Amino acid sequence: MTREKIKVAVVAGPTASGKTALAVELAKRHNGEVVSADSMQIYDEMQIGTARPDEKEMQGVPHHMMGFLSPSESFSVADYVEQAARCIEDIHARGKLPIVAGGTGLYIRSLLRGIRFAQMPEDPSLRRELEEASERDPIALWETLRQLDPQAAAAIHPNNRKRVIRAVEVCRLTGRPFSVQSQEAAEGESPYHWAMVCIGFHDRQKLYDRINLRVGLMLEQGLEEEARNFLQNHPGDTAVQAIGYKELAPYFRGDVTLEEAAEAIRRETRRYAKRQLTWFRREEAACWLYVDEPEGKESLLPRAEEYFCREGILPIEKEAR
RNA sequence: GGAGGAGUUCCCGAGUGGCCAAAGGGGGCAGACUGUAAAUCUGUUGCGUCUCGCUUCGAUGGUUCGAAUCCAUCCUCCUCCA
Repeated sequence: MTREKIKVAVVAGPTASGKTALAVELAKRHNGEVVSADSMQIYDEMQIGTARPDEKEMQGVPHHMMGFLSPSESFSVADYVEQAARCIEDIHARGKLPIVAGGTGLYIRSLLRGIRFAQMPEDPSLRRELEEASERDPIALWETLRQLDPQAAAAIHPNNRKRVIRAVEVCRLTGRPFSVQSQEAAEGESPYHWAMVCIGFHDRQKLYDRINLRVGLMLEQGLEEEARNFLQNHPGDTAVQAIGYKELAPYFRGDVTLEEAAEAIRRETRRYAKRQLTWFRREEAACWLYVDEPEGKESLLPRAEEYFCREGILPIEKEAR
């Protein structure tokens, strides 16, 4: 029963911080495979806009949880945790090191903490009904939640319609309070022995500069065409909320210039990075590696290795250096 | 050259004598986050020794107990007539 936990190295950080490169380097040197933790890179038709690494960037290192799903398919954290866990087990079984790398905080946390998402029956008609109710009177729906689950209502702002809907939905579907189930789901112990490295910047502007640069690169690589096709094929799908695509839509409609759309992409990406930073700052167990420290970018890999060794994720044999 | 109109806090933009450090939006910053999360939502945004004081609404001067709001001059921009 006290089987040894699977060791997992985690590389987190905001978008455009260099997670992919670091994860690949780690994988190459320590016999690892990468398990992506990115909610948008899972979709196959979105390569440029999600900065999904190509063959060259992957340098022969196997990557999982990437580009395997059609944007019209439904997907959620629950699916992610389930599938990513399988990947990790499989990698481990083959004697290799699983390296979780990505920027979707919710996915990483859920996976690492071993949150057990209960099987939830789908009920689209209930969902639609709740959405309509919320549309009509958001506060009233929140009051409904307060009746069903006061604790959940206290934790969810009435204006946060998405979450109110979800909480009410769960209460209705299961007949039990949402908050209780959430608690239960998180009670388990982590199934992994993991350590997280998080890429950061002392000077936020440095990150922003990289983001601005990267958006320009994406446009050069053909983001416009990719987005045009994508938006055409998947007008109503979830993935259209991805940054880089939704900002291009008004340009295709002729409402804004390309430059205006590009600026919107840059801005939204910066904002997203900021939210990621907020998320990861809360991750107390993380070891922050600052790219813009005197030691510089070059030392990212050795510093990460040192940390993972210290945490027992990597063997300590790397004395010779 | 002549006739009108406009200049407001990072930006746009309301405000036309006191209730105005100034609506609203944008942007910035900070935060939350357990089933669409690159989403969604919240707070904050002149300065300070911060339940009070100081500086701000193109500039200067004036009227008034009191001005972003009224008057004068100047500067800048826009529209129209020549």
